[in-house]
Amino acid sequence: MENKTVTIYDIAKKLGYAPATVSRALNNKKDISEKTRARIQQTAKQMNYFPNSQAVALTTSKTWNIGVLSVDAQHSGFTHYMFGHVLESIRAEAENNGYDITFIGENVGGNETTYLRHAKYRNCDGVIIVCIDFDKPMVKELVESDIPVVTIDRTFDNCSSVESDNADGMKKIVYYLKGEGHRNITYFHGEPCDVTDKRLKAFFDSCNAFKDGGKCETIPGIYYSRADAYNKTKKYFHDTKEIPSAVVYADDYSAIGGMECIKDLGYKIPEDIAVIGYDGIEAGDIISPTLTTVKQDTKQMGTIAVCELIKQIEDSKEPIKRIQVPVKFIERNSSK
Amino acid sequence: MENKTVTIYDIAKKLGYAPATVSRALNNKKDISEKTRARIQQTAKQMNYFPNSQAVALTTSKTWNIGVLSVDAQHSGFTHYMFGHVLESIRAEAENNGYDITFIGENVGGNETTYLRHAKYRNCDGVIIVCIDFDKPMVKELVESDIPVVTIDRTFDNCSSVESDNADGMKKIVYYLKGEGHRNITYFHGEPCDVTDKRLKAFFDSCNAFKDGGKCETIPGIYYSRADAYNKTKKYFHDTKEIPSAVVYADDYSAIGGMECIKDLGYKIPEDIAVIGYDGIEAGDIISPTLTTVKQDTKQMGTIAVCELIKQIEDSKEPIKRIQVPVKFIERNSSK
DNA sequence: TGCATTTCCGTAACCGATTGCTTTTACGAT
DNA sequence: ATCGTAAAAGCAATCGGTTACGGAAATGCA
Repeated sequence: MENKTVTIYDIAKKLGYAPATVSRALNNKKDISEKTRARIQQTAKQMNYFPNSQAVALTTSKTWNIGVLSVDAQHSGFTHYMFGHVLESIRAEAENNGYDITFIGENVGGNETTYLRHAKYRNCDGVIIVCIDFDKPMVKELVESDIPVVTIDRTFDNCSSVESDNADGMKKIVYYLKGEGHRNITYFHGEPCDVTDKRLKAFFDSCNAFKDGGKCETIPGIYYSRADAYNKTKKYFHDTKEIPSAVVYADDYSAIGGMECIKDLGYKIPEDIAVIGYDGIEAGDIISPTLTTVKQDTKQMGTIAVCELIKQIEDSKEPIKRIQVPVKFIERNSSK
Repeated sequence: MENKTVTIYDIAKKLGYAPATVSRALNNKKDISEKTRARIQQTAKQMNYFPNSQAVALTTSKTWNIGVLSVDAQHSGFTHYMFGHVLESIRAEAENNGYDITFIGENVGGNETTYLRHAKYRNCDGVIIVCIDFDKPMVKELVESDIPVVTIDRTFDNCSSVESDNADGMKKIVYYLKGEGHRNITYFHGEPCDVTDKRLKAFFDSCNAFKDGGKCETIPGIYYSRADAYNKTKKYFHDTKEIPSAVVYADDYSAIGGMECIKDLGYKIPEDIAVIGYDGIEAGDIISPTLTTVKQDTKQMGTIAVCELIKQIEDSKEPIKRIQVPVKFIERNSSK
C-alpha cells in the first residue's frame, strides 16, 4: 500500500519541472505549453495525485467549505423534521457544487466560541443559517460579519434570504376552511419568531378578509410538541365559551397531539371539528384520520439557499435577494 | 469592524517576541517562562486572536475533523430515521470533543472521487462509516486505508465497530411472541446486509429454540418502505396456505405499511394477527394500534463510535474493539 | 568567583501549495 | 546574422503556523 501522499514536488521532480509549472498545469493556467500540460496532468493522474486542501486554502484563502448554522428550540439537530430535510437538501446541493459542509457550533476544541469565530476558524467560504433564534447576539454577529451569509426563513438587511411562503401557506388554510363554511377558527401557534409572526399576520388578515362575523382566536404554544399541543388544547376547550369548528396547529406534530386531545374530549374529526397541521410530515398520512396540512418545499429551500450562497461567494457584488418558495396545500381527511 | 484577522506574527510584533515564542505560549509548550506565557496569552485574547486551522493542519497534519460516510439504500441522508439519529449523535459528541465533521461523498469539486480520496483530500483525522452497502469496493478501500475507521453495524477485521445488538433484538421479539403463545411467525426482512443477516440468524435460532412445531417463515423485502411492505404482505397472505398469528417487519415504517394491508385484508390487530416492528420511530406511538417494537439506542451508538474513533486517532496502538449496544423491547398495542 | 547547567527565547527550515516577476527559449521579421 | 517579441518555464516570496536546533542569559553549585 502506497502510504506516502504525493505532492506537486514529487511530480515536478519526476518530470524535471519546477513545482510552479506543475501547479500551472494542474490548474489549467496560462503560460504553459499544451504538451507539458498534458504530460503533467497525465503523470499526476497516474501517480494518484490530489491536492492538499489545507495548503490550497492557505494560499488562496478559499476552502470549498460552507458552514451551516442550525439551532432549533429543542436542539434536536438533524432529527428536527423541517431542519433535517432542509439540511439534507443543503448537503446534497453543496456536494453537487464541490463544497463540503461544516456545522457551526458554539464550542471548538472543548472551549466555547462564538459562531463567527468557529466559521472564521474553519475559513468557511460562506454560511447558511437556519434557526429559530435569529435574535441571539451571536447569530447577529455572524450575519453582520464579512462572511457571505444566506438565511432561511428570516430576512436581514445585509444578506440574501430564502423563505417558505408562510403567509401564503396560512392564507391557503384559512381560505380553504372558510370555503368549507367554517366561521370560528382557532390557531395554536408556535414560539414567537419570524415564521410565527408571518403566519399569525396572514391568519388574521385572511380571517378578516371574510366579513362573516366569525371569531378567530390564537393560542400561544411551542412547535413540535405533541404534549404541549394536547395540554393547550385541553385547557382551551375547557375555558372557551364557544367551541370553534376548525382548529389549526403550528405544525403536524402539534396537530397530532391536538387531535388526540380532541378525540379524548369526545369530538369527532372532521365532523365536529376540522383539524389542519403544517409541514407535511410522513406520519400525517399514516394516522387516522389522515391530516390535512401545508407542505413546505424543503428540497427547494435548501437547494436555492446553496445556489444563492455560492453566487455571493463567487461574486461579492452579487445583489442581495429575497426568495420565496411556494408551499402546497394538501387536503386529507382531518378537515373534510 | 476589524476586518483583518490577527496572526501570531501580529502578536509577536506587538510584544517584541519571535513568532515561535508566541506559538509556544499559546500551545502551552515547555521552554517558556510563566510570565511571558501569561503576557502573550493575554494579548492574544485581547487582540481576538484565533489560529488559522489550515495553517495548523498543514504543519501538524491534524485537522480536528472527522469524516462521516453515510449512504443508505434510498439516499435519504439525514432524513433516514436510523442514520439521521445516529448522525445527530455523532455530530453532538464530535463537537463536545472539539472535532468538526465532514460528510464524505463521491464527488469533490464536480468530479468524481472515491471516498478515500475525499477523506484524504480533507485530511480527516478519522472516519466513521454507517451505511448499507459495506461491500462496495470504495467502502472497502476506505476501511483498509491507513485512516482510523470505526464502523457502525458492521464489523471488519482491521477496525473497531459499534453495533446495535441485532441478535438480541430479534431474540427478544421471538421470545416475547412465543411467550404470548404464537406458534407461526413470519418475518418480512430488509435488504441483505450484515444487520439483516444477524437478525435472520437470530430469528431462526430463537424460533428453533422452541420445539413447538411452529412454522417460521421469512420473506425478503426492503427497509423503510411502506409500499413494499404493503405489497409483499398482500402477496404473502394471498399465496400462503397457513396464515401466521404474528408478523414481524424489518422496521417500523414497513410495519406500518404491513398493518395497513393486514387491516385492509379484514384482519384485526392484534386479535387476529400480532404485528411487531423495529427501530422505535415516533410514529409508532401515534398510529393505531400503537406499534410494538424494538428501540435501538441511536444516541449511544453515535457517542460510542466517536469516542472509540478519537481513541484510535490519539493512540494508534489502541486495540480494536467490537462494541455491542443494547436494545430495548417496547410492548404496545399491536401485539397484545 | 568560576564553571556547568538550566531556562528562555530567537533563527530558520518546513508543511504544500500559488503567483508575481524574471529569465530563458523559440520564432519571425528585418 | 541581429534584434524584438511572445511563449514557456523557473525563482522565490508568501500564506500562518510548528519545531529542531543553537545561543544568550540566568541560575546552581562548589
